[in-house]
Amino acid sequence: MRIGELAERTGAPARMLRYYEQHGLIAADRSPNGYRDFPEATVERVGQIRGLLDAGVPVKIIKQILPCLDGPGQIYFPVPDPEMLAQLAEQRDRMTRKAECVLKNRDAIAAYLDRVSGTTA
DNA sequence: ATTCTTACA
DNA sequence: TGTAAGTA
Repeated sequence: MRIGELAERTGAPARMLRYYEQHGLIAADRSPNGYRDFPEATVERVGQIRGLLDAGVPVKIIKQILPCLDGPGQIYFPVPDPEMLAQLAEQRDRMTRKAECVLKNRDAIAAYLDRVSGTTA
């Protein structure tokens, strides 16, 4: 499929999809006209990439664990590289801190909503 | 009409 | 990310 359709189906702007391709996160064939031709599987792949990106994982890291991404949310290394494990551990800690922050704000918003609904409804 | 590349702020 | 130019 072309970039426009992929953009619609993934919610990621065409510009970002080109960006992902530049960084080797996704691959595309080229039509005779020069247009990118993405495999069907790219839709799910972009979904995984966005999940990682939203979680705060830098493209640099995603690039390394991408070939190990399979089913939704599964990562595994047949041959663990000590350097990479250190990076992943650091990444895990950042994600933990971020998750705590997100939960805190979620609770704040939830509490506000409860108050308002009690006032309005 | 859609996409492509490049580049600056 | 918004934007613009000049193509195919």
